[in-house]
Amino acid sequence: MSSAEKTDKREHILVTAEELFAVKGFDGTSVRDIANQAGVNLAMISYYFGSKENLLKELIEFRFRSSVEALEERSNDQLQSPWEKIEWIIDFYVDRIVNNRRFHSIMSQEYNTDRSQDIKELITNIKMQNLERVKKIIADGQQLGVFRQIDVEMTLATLMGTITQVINTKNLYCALLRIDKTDEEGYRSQINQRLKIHLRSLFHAHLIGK
Amino acid sequence: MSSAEKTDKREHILVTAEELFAVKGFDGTSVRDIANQAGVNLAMISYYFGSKENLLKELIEFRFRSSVEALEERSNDQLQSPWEKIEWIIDFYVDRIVNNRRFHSIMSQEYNTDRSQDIKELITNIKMQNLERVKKIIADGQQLGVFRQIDVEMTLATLMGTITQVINTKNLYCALLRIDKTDEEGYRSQINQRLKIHLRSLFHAHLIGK
DNA sequence: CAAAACTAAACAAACGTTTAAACTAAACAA
DNA sequence: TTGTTTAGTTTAAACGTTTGTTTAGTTTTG
Repeated sequence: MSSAEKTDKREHILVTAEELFAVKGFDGTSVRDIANQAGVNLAMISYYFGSKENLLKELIEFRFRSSVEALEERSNDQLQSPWEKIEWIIDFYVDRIVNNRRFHSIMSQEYNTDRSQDIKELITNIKMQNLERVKKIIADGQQLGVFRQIDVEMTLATLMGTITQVINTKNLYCALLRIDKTDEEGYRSQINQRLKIHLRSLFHAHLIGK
Repeated sequence: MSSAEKTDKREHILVTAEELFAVKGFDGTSVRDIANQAGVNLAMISYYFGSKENLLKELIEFRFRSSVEALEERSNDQLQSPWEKIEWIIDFYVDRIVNNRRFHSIMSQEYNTDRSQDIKELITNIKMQNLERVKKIIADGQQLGVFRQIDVEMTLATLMGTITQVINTKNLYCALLRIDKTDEEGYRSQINQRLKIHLRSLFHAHLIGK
């Protein structure tokens, strides 16, 4: 078996586990569930990942890695105004969370759980980086006199919380917005667009005013 | 044993289970965990609640019942302006979610899980009621010409999402706002105040403008 | 042929739940 | 005041499953 196919098999198990964790939770998903859904032998999960908990760790590292790659791909040249930077941040987070909504649901579930300290620290570091990035943009805008004085920490909670809320209550918003539950792609694009329009308008009023 | 003491014991088990579910999740908490933490015999949980899943259902009904009572206690006379009603709504949801943050964490975790259909419908109904209440207030304000045209569904996601975000990433916000993690009461009051101030300012800019 | 990949079967531990017996306290009759 | 009855609690032990993981052996691959 080639190296590429081996990696594919690992990734296939990771993605399958991700789907199940998102719907049933980590503790609600058995190793046998994952093996059956992925169509691999039960023992292969221990063979590849050592343990169920280590599978979760590798999933987190896998998604964080591709998330950093996505960040590096996007051009974010420093030639924009503070408001353009906020628009860029909104688009970036909406795209990232909506496109990785299964993984994001897992993170929402697992962050409060006292599973392992290093997983928690990993997530905290990412969140802190997010905060510092937004904090700097808002501080710059305030120094230039284009942004008002606002509560930066709570504003970040609004940004992340609004997106997370829509993602984590999918059933509700499918009913509200009259989207077919089974139409994953339609849901994704509709949610994506409405979130961006709403957040831009909200943050413009909040930061700049009329 | 008196009827009051019997109720106390049931409630004691419910509240203990609530704490554990919030931290470890429903599937991450064993019936033995609950029995040990509550200081009761293992079999008492089956004796009182029949099953673990039924314990969760009774917990949900218990909290929803006291939540409805809290709503009825608050005077909400119809003599206010649309903006005063929004301020009332903000205060109400912040108080309710912050005061019942453990239960709210459980609801966040369990809503996505495909555990039982009637639990999901119960929560969906509550959320729909919330939405309709806010929708009506905003529609009234728009008809009076004091509120702008905004995306009502997304605005509700912002209200609930902001509060939920702060509650569900407690560790992060304790670090950010320099609150002692073990000081539950201090955390609660600080979060409560900052959320209200932020949301009032945010929604004022969003709905009314400068 | 040696290393890697894969499998069916088995492992001990933990799980939710049930059992049958013991205990408690109030109700009743003598 | 007695002893007995009754229904509601409480208990330790056991039930049959399911859990995550390992074993020992087979197949596949370079």
